[in-house]
Amino acid sequence: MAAASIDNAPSERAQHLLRALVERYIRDGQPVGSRMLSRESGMDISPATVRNVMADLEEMGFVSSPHTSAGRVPTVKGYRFFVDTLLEVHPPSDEEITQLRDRLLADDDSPQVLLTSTSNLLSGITRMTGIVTLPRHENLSWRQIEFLPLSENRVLTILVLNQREVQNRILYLDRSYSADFLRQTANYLNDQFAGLSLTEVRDRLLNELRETRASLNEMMLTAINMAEQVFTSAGQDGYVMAGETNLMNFAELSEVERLRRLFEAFNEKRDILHLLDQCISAEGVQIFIGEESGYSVLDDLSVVTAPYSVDDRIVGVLGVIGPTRMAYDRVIPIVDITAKLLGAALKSRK
Amino acid sequence: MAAASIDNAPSERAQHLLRALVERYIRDGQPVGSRMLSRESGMDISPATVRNVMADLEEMGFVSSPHTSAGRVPTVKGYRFFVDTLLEVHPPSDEEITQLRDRLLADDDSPQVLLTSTSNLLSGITRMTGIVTLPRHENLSWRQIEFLPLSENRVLTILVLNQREVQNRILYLDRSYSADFLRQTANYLNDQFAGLSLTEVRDRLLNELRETRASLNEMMLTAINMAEQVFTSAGQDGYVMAGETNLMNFAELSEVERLRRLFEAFNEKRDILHLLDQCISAEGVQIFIGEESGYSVLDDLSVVTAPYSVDDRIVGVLGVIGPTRMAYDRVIPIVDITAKLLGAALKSRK
DNA sequence: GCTGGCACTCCCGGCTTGCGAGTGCCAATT
DNA sequence: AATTGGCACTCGCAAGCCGGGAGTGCCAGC
Repeated sequence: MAAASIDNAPSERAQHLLRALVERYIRDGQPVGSRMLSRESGMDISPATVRNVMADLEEMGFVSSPHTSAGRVPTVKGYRFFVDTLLEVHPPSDEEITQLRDRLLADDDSPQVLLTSTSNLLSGITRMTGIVTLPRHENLSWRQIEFLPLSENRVLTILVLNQREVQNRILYLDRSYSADFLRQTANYLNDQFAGLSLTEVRDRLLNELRETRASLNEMMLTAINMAEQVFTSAGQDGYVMAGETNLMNFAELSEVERLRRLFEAFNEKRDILHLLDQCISAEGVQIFIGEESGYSVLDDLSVVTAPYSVDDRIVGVLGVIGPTRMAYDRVIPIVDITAKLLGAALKSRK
Repeated sequence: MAAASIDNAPSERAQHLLRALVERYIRDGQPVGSRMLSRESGMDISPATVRNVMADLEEMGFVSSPHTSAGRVPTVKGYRFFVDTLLEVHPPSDEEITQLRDRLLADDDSPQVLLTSTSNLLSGITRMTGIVTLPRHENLSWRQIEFLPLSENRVLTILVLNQREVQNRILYLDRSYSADFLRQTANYLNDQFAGLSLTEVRDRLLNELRETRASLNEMMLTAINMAEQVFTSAGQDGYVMAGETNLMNFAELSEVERLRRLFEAFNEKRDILHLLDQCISAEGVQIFIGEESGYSVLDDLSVVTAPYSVDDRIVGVLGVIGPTRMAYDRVIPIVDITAKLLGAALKSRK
């Protein structure tokens, strides 16, 4: 056997060829043959030699041929090696950057709209699918609560958190309370809790409940309840997606059945969220190539993600989903920059 | 020419055969031949005779053959005739009705959630795509406004309408106001406007602005602004859809390109909304078959809609989108009942 | 007016064929 | 020992061909 196949790392030359192969394959999606590589690699090398090298690379698991006499195609391992060590990223064009800046730092948007814009931008620039998880707010603090009596035994409760988060919900009580009583309760709660973090509020409320079995039980319980909802719901109802239909243009997704399963996964959200959750701890851009994600609907698809932070605190993840043969050199920096800009944008309107 | 082809209405017998043909075609999607019809129509009639009748029906434009020696397939005109005069609807099963009842009249849901549930139910029961427009609220009345000072010159405004509609938004003011001043302003506005309809509020505010150029201009303007947003936004951000992926199971949508255009239209919302708007004036169930809709993305698809009302006032439209060859006899009553139940559910939690 | 018979048309699946692309191996060259 | 050209071979793919089946339109007879 040749030396190259004994080492587990491919030779210099093999790496160069692998890189040329992956780039070529990303460009036009066709298996790459030896002649093409010999011509385009830039190295003065004959097709036959290329074939020998390819045999080595195949043995090492970096490439494979769809059938006996087709060219070679990168395997997941091949892509992984490419992305990890061969890739040189290609910074976004000026227009792309200004486009991102202009849209994300325009300050008249609510956070919700901002996430949608971000998702749209990601999908628009990459022509793939953009995804942005809703930011989780960890240390929300109680600002103000308000009870508005509705007809009968129903009370509209409005809870304002931090600076701008507003939650509202209707309570169905077992009896009706006077407007005065409601106002007093609200005042009491606000006096007690304004400025405290929700975890503190929760603890105090529970304590208080245990000691003084006051008549405001029901409303206090609701307050706890709503607070908890804020904690969890923001993390749960998931993400904003855009440009799903872009994926329909790619040949690797031409079978309707695959598409259907994929779109169902998008609607389901659970699997995708779980995948994104894994990225929230990562430092920078993270990439799942093909089956690496562990979810079969994402076979032949890659996910490029980056966490985004507000005040050095990671609060969410965004990214792009596209075919495995995507232009990683373009996509990676775009995802990276977008994450930073989104963080900045969120901070500026916190 | 035979008599049947001179009248523009098909003969009794032709109608019976047409009905059998459409039902059969809806069942299994294959062009229906004369032998099959002769056997299954229940009329004692030979295939040859059926062929003669089919020739008449084809001449009249109710059926057509995909090619010389295939069976016949209903045309849009054929479906239309079937739906208008031949169809006998098939009331939903008891389980379906109870399912709808249980899910829609369970009273712990917010209106938003209710619409989503409805959409899910429609898609789940019909195995097609469910769609529900957001209800428009015409005569919302002012209940209460609240200004919460944030950092710097920003104020969080919360506007409560009717009984449960809560809008919130952040204002960027040119200078900072004291908490007291904000409270006074809110009180003033609430005293003036509580219980009034938004149109009245708007008129009064504009009047007042013209006469007394008070310092609360900015905030009053905002109040108007928000009120207007409620008017329009609710009608604009469209609809809730569910089960889009169900459409991917139908043979008539096996081409990815068609699917892509369809899903883009779903995301775009504009065309679909425009179509639904036409149904809001109709009394009961309305059906668009294939090209009747006028939107080419909906070719080969039918839309079955019904308006839903609260207090005898139509506030929205819901429906089902599926292949032209759908089981109209089942779908129509389901859409009908769902619209009524949704109306009732909305009323009960108004 | 209905019916059986019959020739005809067309789709569809399976099979074959030829071509092109690309490989693997080998022997010759450097 | 690495590189190279040559060559036989493999495979996928598109085109062409064929036969069967389903269904039609027409016609003549009842």
